[in-house]
Amino acid sequence: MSDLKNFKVELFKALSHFHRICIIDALRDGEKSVSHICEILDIESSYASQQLSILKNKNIVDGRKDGSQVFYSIKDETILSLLDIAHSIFNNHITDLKSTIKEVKKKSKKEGSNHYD
Amino acid sequence: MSDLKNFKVELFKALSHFHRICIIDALRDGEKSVSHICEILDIESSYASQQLSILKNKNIVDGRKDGSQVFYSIKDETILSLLDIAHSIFNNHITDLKSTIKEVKKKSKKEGSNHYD
DNA sequence: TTCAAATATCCTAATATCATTATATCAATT
DNA sequence: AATTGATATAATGATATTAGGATATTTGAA
Repeated sequence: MSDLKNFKVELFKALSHFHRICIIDALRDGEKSVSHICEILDIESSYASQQLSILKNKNIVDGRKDGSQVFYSIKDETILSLLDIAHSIFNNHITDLKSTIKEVKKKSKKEGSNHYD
Repeated sequence: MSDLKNFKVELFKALSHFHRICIIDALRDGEKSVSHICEILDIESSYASQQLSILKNKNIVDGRKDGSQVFYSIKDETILSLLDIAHSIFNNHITDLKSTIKEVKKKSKKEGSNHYD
């Protein structure tokens, strides 16, 4: 069914935002209050609330109210492995790039001197 | 550094689109031509080209030209595990939902009949 | 060389998202 | 009950994305 695909769309959409990724990373080592998150990311609280509510609607984080503060935490830790795999894909690209550069250098050496020398 | 985070943003953005996910899934069992992809997904070729070029720019797929046709394939299979993990997160949500329903039913039984009976 | 098929690019209106500002709610304190 | 601090919501203009149509390019066949 396409319910699953639409779920994936919404999930990846939630993750395709700089500050939302920052928030998730900030919550890796446990729950944090909104104001603490604001402090770490250097953003306004209204803006943080907005992004947190998006993450909450997608079931990525959970909010625990304590007095006037709200402490957010990762709801399903599996989300973190998405970020980790994205990291390893990034590394793959870097090594691909490096080996491409090596190839080019090798080739230019073989072909002798050129206008870059 | 935030290069990594921006990479993640772009990667997830590429994945947060229904037809792009369909394309990736369609390529799981090997390369396919643009027209074949169009046939499977029931979309216009210009639209398919557009989405394929987005996936190509993000290094998710690769295009091999053969005559007048272009065969696309998954470039880094690690991408597939992102979709697979998203699938398992979906399953987690489903089971969470089911157990919540169970809880509610249990509770309402305990509390006796109500206006829903 | 002309034609048709396959793919890509360009352009555009509709829609969605982003990030800021203003305002509202809620809880603790005086 | 008035004030303050913490968080949430609403409203907004700026910007980005979407999906479709029109057009261009490339290739193989006639």
